[in-house]
Amino acid sequence: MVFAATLSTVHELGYARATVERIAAAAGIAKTTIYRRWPTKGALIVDCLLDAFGPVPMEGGSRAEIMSSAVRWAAGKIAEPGVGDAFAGVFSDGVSDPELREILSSRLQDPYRLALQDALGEPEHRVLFFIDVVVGTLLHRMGMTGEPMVDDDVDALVELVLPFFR
Amino acid sequence: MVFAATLSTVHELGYARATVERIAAAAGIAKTTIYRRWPTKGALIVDCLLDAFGPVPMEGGSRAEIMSSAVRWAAGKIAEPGVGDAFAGVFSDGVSDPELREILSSRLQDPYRLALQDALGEPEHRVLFFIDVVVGTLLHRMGMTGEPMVDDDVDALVELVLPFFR
DNA sequence: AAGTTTCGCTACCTCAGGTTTCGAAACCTA
DNA sequence: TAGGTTTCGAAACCTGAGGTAGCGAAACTT
Repeated sequence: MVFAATLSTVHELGYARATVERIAAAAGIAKTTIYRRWPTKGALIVDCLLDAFGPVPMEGGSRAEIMSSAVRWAAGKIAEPGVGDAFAGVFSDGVSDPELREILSSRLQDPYRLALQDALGEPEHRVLFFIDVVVGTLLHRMGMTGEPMVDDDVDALVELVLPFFR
Repeated sequence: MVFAATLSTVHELGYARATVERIAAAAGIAKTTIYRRWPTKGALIVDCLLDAFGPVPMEGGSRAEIMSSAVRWAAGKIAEPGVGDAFAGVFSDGVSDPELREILSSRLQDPYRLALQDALGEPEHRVLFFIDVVVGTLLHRMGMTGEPMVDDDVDALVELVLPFFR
C-alpha cells in the first residue's frame, strides 16, 4: 500500500528526505505511478493523513468528555510513527503554497471542524480557535523537539482547554 | 539592510519563493555575499527573526500582566509583514532538518524561555508548554489561513492561558 | 484473440540551495 | 601615493528534488 510506504519512509527519513522517488521505491512502484494518482506530493501526504486519521471518534456524552477525547485522539494520532512528521511537513509546505493550503483546509480540517461544530454546538470561529490551539500546540512541540508530546503534557493540554470551552 | 530585504521579499513572495538570489537582489548585493555571512538560508532567516523580535518586553508587575503582555507581543510581532511567513517557513524547514531545529531552539526559543522562567518563576517544562501553546496557536492560524490572528482571537488566547498558569 | 487501459522504466526539464572561481573595488599601511 | 590585503560582485557550475513525456510491456475487457 502506498500510504503505509509513505508513512514509514517519512518516519525513517524525515519529511524532506522522503522524496517521491523513495516513497515509490518503498511501495514497490514507479514514481510516475504516484504522479498518475496524485497531482503533487502535498496531495499525496494529505490523502495519507486522511487515511491515517480516519473519522473523529465522538465519544462521551458531555461536552467535556467529547473535547478531552478529541484532544487525546489527535495527540495519539500525531504521535504515531511518521504521522506527526508528515503532518508538520505538509503544513509547512502549505505556508508558501496557497493551493496546498486550500487542500489542507478543505479536505483535512473542514471535516473535523464540522463534526466538532455539530457535537459541541459551538460556532465556527470558536471551533477553529479550538483546533488552532490543540493542533498548533501539538505540532509546535513536534517541530521544536522532533518528538511527539508526552502524556503529562497532553493531560495539561486537556486541562488547559476544558475550562475555556465551557 | 539585508534583514529588511529578507522580510519584504518573504512578505511579497512567500517563504519558498523568496529565494536567496531574490533576497540578495532586493538588498542590492550578490548571492555569494549572503552565503559568506550565513551558512544556510535557515540561519539567515533565524538571524532576521532575532533582529525583528528583539528582546521580550517584560512589562507589568503581576504574573498575569507579564503573561498577557508576552502573548500580545508575540502576536503583534508575528503579524508584522513577512515575520509570520518567515517564522512559519523556517519552522517548517526545521521539521526535517535537525541542525536547523537546533539553531531555532537554542538561538530563538531559549532566550525567551529563560527570560520567562526568570520573570514567572516557573519550571522549564511549564514555560516550554506555555510557548508551545502560544506560538503554536499563532503559527497554526497563520499557516492555515495565510493571515495573522485577529485581535479578538488574541484576546481569547490570553484568556485561555491566564487561568491555567496561575 | 484484439483492443484498451494501466503501469513501470528511462530520460528529461525546471528551479532552488549551495559552491567555486576570478576579477575588480575598497581599504589599510607605509 | 604605491603595494599588498581583504572584501565584494558576477558568473558559471553542482546537486538534489518535484514534476513531465514517451515508450514498451503487462493486465484487464469484450
